[in-house]
Formats: sequence, C-alpha cells, structure tokens
Amino acid sequence: MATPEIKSVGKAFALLDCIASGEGGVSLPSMAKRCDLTMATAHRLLTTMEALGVVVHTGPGEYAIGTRLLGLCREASFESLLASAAAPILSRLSRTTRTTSHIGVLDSEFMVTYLARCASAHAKIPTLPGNKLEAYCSGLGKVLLAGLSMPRRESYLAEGPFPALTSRTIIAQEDLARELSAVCRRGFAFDDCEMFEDLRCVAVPIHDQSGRVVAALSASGSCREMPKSRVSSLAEELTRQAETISGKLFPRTAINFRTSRTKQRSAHDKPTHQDDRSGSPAP
Amino acid sequence: MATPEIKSVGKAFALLDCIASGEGGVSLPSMAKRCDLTMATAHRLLTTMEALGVVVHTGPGEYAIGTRLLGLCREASFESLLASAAAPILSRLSRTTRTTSHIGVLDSEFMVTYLARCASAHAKIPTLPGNKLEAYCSGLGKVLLAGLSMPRRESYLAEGPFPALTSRTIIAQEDLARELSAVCRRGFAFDDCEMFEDLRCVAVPIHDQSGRVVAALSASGSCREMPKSRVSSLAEELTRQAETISGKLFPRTAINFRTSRTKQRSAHDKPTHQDDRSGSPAP
DNA sequence: CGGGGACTCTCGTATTATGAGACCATTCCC
DNA sequence: GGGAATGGTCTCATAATACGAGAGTCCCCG
Repeated sequence: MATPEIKSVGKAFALLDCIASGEGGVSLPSMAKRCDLTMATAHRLLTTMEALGVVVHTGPGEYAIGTRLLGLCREASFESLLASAAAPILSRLSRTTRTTSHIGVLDSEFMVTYLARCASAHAKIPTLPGNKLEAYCSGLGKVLLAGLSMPRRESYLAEGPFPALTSRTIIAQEDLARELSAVCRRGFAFDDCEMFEDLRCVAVPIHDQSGRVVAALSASGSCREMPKSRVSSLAEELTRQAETISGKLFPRTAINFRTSRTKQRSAHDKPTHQDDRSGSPAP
Repeated sequence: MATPEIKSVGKAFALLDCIASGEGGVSLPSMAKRCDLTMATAHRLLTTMEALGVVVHTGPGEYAIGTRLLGLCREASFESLLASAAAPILSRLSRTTRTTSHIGVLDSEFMVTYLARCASAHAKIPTLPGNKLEAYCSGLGKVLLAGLSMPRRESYLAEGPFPALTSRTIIAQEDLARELSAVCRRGFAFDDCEMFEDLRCVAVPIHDQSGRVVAALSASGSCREMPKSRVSSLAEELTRQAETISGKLFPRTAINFRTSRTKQRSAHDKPTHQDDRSGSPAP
C-alpha cells in the first residue's frame, strides 16, 4: 500500500501552493485556514522555509516563493520531465507492440514537438527529440489539436493552409474540423498514411490532473504492421499507458492532516462515537 | 535566535537540491550520502514527495523535479520577488535619507531594468517598474556592469557607443573601463549628473550567496540634497540595506540533521560553517 | 485609545519520523 | 547461469520531533 509519510512535507507544500496561487491573500491566518492547519503549525513551517530560503516573508500578509525554490526549477522543464518519465514506458510499449512510439507536445505555434521516441527494429520515421512537425497530418498532432480549447482550435483551423503530404492528407479545413471533433469523441486519433506513405499511427492524449491535454502518446508502424483491425486494441493499450504516465506526473493524492489531538472544529461533524479509542490506559 | 524547526522540511529540500543539481547521479543511496541521511529516511522523504507530485521517480537511479514544483515556480520570478522583498526597505531608506531609491537588474542586453522605486517628496526621475535605461551612465548600471564577469564586461565595453546625456557623462571606453574597475574596488558607484543634469546617485551591489552581483540598490537626489560629502556615509547605509535584502533572499542557513540516535559514521565531516560575519553576541 | 489583524513564542506531550537491518528486483559481468 | 553489485522497499520499537493551545507583542486603523 502506498503510504504517504512525513506529513510535515505535505503540509509545507500545501502552504507553498497557497503562496504560489496567491488567492485570497497570503497572510498566515488565511493560509492556515485554507490548508486546515493550526496557526502555530503554519507559522513554524513558514519560518522554517524562510530560513531555508524557500519562502520570503516580504511584509505583513505577504509571502513569496523564495530563491531556493526558483533555483530548483531553473533547469527543469515540463518537457524534459515528460521525456524522462515516459522513456521506460515508451520502451516497454515499443517492445510489446512492435511499434515505434512517440511522445509530443504542441508548441506556441501549433507545431508538434517530439520529446521522446522509442523505435522498433526497423524504424523509418526520422524523428528526433526536439524535432518539430506539422500538427494537422499526424496522430500526435491531431490529438493535441483536439485537446485545445475551442477558440484556439478554431484559430488554428482558420490559419491554414494544410498542404497535402500524401494522397490521404486531410487538406480541407472543414474535414479537419470534423476529424478533430471525432478525435475528441473517440479519445484517440488515427493517422492513416496522412504524413508519410505506408505509415499509420494511433495516438492518445495525456491529461493533467484537471483533464487538460498536455501531451500525446503515439504508436506507429507500416500498414502491414498495423492493419486497421489492430487500431482499437492498440488505442486501448495506449490509453492505459497514457494514464500510467499521467499518474506518474500528476499523482492525485489526498493526504489528510488532522490529528486526534485537534479540537473538533467543524461542527457539522457528527460526534457519534465521541471516543472510539475507548480511553487508552495510561502507561 | 532564529530557530529553524521542522527538520523534515529541511531534509526534503536538501534532497531536492541534489535532484536539481544532478551532480554525481541521483540514486537514492548517493543522495542519502550527499545529504547525510539514512537510506530509510531519504527513501521515505522521496516517496512522500513523489506522492505529492513534487518529485518523479523516472527510473532506477533517476529522480526528477515534478510538476507540483514546476507549478509553484511558473508565475514566480526573481525580479518580482526582489521587487516585493525590497519594497519595505526602499521605503524606509527613502524616508530616513530623504532620497529616491531604486532597485534594478541588468537584462540580457545590458540594459538596466528598474524593478522598484520609492520616491522622496518631489521626485524628478521618471522611472517606473519595468522601465529600461542605459547602463553606462547611471549608478545602478555602473554597479551592475562592474559585477559582470570580465569577459562579459569587456564585451559590453567593446560594443559601445556611449552617447553623452549630460556634459558629465562618461563617454570614452577606456574611461568607463577605469570607472568600472574603481566601482569594483570601492564597492559602490557614484553617478555625478551623468544621466540627468542635477541628479546624483549612489549605488551598491546586491549579492547572492555565492557573491555574484544579482541586482543593485541606489539612492538619488539633486546636487543640493546630495553634496559629495554625503556620498560615503550614504554608501555605507546603502550597503547595510543591500545586505539586509541579500540576507532576506539568500539566507545562509546550516541546519544540522543528525540525531543522537545515529551511529557516528563519518568523523571527518565538520560541515558546521559558522557564521563568519561579525556574530552578534547571543543574549 | 481601544479593537483587530498579523505574527511570535512557550510548554508538556501526543504523534511523528527515525535507524537498523532484513529483504526484494534488476542489471552486469564473469 | 551464478553471483555480486546496485538501487530500492519494508517493518518495528522508540527516540525525538512537531504538535496545539493559549497568551503575548506589535502596529495599523478608526
């Protein structure tokens, strides 16, 4: 059983979340309330983190993220994290499914950036980490476009044009719009030789904790390796793996603070069994 | 006496530093050793942080900064931190010295970016947070240029030109070079109406924990308000305040882990770096 | 000048986090 | 294939940490 331990650390990050989000002011009492901590505890935690340089007390009712924390994130990026977290999964996926697998994200110009790949024996796609390709004609790209907010998706569609790279490339704006809606509904995309001849690809989204599409995972292969009959089972497997990745990057943990020592404060709690631990005998 | 408490948090950040710096590999045993922690403790801390999304275990011997931490830093920046941390100090400084005080940093193009200011009654300098001005002719700028590494300083000097803004502006490359060296030696800069007529300015560097100049603090006023006889005492006061700011942003804390329960393991380790700065006698 | 908000501190002790050591899974290398 | 090396996981009694309550300080605002 996954046992989240070291509660103080959890509390510390709860406070940091408060500071970073800054909602509702960041005074000690307000943060204590928001994190369900005692003022004493919140204060202890904050002064500790201040001494560590993690937090700066910039004035009454004002705390800010400190240089120590900034330094931790300076070299880190979501992209590189995703690449390294996904690497073992991509590798397993490629081995078991005998496909070439990719992870990619959309950049600010609607280009697909490939972050990691794991090729099966005879890979033909020349993707390298950092490479960028057009979004409209690949599995990854279609999944990522389908995950955009409606206004952004429309702005992409309006921009065009969508030159044909093969005879199957979707080039008409309205066809592409329809395709993206279908991808949304299905939960995965299928690229049937739209970018390269004889290259098919199934792709699924990777969501963050709020459900937004932050990346995509794909498996590709030649038409022979990937008959259409295989698509739906592959999509299922990919979805499973995408969820694994998502679970790694965005764990959904609800650590509970609250010790028995605490006075019951929320009155709506029914105090049925006032003392369930029936007076433990003092040693 | 500032009492750093909640040791687990300190240990957690020690581990995070290891991960972020990545030196010497980031396997559990190596980090435990580097942070002087038991494997059990390091493991507990790491799994806790993994459950929180602060850290991701990307593979054997590989840990990475997680999305939770990335999210904390997304909106934060050194500049805004500096601005808010310095605000109360600028305000006090302006009040007690009856000057206009500024904080600024150098951007990638060697321009001074003003981050915060606090004006005395009748301010004349039209600086606003975010404004940029040339570096060669202001107190802040000269301090910041003097704090550059020698190659970068020379590349700035080589670039030129340095148009005269007043009759006193230093416009010759070799004069400026000499001036910057002098600023380095003295530890502060004096701008004697080099940017605006009748505007003098004293500026001092703000250092990070490693001694690098990361920002500068200045006080300015008219020639009448700031006779040359005042310069050195003002520089002293500014230096004191700069150290206050630096201490707030880059606390030098040496929290000691190690409980008495621990077996003495490495006797040669003596990491108790005593505060070298004139220690105030403890009460 | 009094009230309130934000913060600080102390103290006894309940609760937490600890270290040692055993154990498991992979990988590497003869 | 065996066996060491590396990296990680788990349990348990208990030392020591971090806890909550409440009282106190400081400062601003009316």
